[in-house]
Amino acid sequence: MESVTDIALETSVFRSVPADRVRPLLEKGSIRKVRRGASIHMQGDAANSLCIVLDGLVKLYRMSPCGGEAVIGVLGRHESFGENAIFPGEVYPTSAECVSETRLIQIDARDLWQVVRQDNELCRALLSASFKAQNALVLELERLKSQTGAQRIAEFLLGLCQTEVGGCTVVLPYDKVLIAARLGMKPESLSRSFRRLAPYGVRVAKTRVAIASVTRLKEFIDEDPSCAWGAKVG
Amino acid sequence: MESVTDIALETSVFRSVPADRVRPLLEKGSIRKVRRGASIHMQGDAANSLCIVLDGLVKLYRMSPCGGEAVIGVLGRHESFGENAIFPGEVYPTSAECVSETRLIQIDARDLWQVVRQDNELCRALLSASFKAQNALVLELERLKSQTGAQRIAEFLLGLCQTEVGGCTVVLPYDKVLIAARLGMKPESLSRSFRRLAPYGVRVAKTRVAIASVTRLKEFIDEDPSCAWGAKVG
DNA sequence: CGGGCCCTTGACGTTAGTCAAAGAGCGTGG
DNA sequence: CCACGCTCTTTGACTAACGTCAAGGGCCCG
Repeated sequence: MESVTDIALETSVFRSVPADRVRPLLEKGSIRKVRRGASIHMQGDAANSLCIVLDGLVKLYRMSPCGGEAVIGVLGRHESFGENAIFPGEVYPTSAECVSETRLIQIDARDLWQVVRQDNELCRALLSASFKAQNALVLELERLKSQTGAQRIAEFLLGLCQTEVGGCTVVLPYDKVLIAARLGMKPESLSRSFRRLAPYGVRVAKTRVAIASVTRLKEFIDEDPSCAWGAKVG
Repeated sequence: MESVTDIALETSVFRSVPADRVRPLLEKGSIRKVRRGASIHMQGDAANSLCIVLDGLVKLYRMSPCGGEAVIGVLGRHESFGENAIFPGEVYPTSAECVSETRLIQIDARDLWQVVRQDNELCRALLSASFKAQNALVLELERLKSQTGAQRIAEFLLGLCQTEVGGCTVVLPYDKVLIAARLGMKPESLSRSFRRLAPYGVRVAKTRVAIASVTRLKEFIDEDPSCAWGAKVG
């Protein structure tokens, strides 16, 4: 059985740091169980702890003034959020809510701050993790700007595949309403976009998705949307 | 006359660090003039220097395999990019190109790495700057997901305003092709979306934009797009 | 003066959101 | 065990937003 600290040590924030230096921090952290649908913190709240997901799923999102919610990310085991809490006086940039029964470890910002001020290696690890998160956001932005909904779904599916070639079957990690929001669309559009992937060998049955050929799906992603219908004709 | 190092010290990466510790780094950096349209580096290149913009404008963008370009940001004086170069073996996440005659200071990654390893305060400053950049990306993502083109333009215009209330006139900082790309749309759509702002007191004449009332524009931004036409009717 | 780019406009097609309806699956309480 | 209400999901019809293609005017620069 994997211990709580073992899970937390695998987080991208801590992975590169010698375990002995991180363990005391983790042992001071508090473990929290949160039920599905419950809120962890709201955007704009004073940031007082860094959270690591031990089990379950956490949705990060922002509310627009008119009520729409924009999902920024969905995190699972080994992933962390609220890193900016280490700096005194910061606020959380997003709201966080549990999507399924979740176990977290919360590390008090002041504890972390004390250690980071002294431990250059830990500070660099945080920096490196931050760059990685930034790159992920840049990717997301690129996709949102230059791909159609169907192409973003295809990317999402490929991200779930283990294989590089051939076919595979994946299980959707959360419900379609959330997948739609994550990919920046409405559930109705998601449903229709899934249908468009059918000619490219994608079959959806409830929560299972069968992909006939990973390479074919990759080709679909790289198609210029404006050429797409031309390809179908040819 | 402001010196080169004075400008560079104002960058968000360095602002919070005592100048004496940063100055040696800056003095080792090389100053480079780049003409309009020239490329600084490409996405995927080995990252070997952090760049600070002294004058001019730099466009950060990514190319999709099918040839479309997604603009990630446009940087001006006091702004920096390529921060992830400090870690050995990294590659640039975006391409960078000059949008106007530009002066840069390039800091060699190895120099920076040497200093960062020893100087915890500088490392924390980088971390803080990285969080800020991340927040900007999150904002961008939120807007792209939940606002219409016209609303994003309105946000962009408000960002150029100095005033909080009343009216003002702003000058567009770069051409409309680039503004369109930055906001995730085509020039034609930008042109039409500008027109939609007319009822809200926005008049465009070449590169000048007159805003009758900043507060009115803010109200427009907060409107639910789906209620927008209802508001016009009522 | 000619060529190229920027910008706008019109006509048209595609993509995605809205509204409404209905079926499937699931847990609760009777 | 079944009925009920709930949420998730899909579908259809319609509308709005945006991209595409084409054309034309203005401007700068050689």
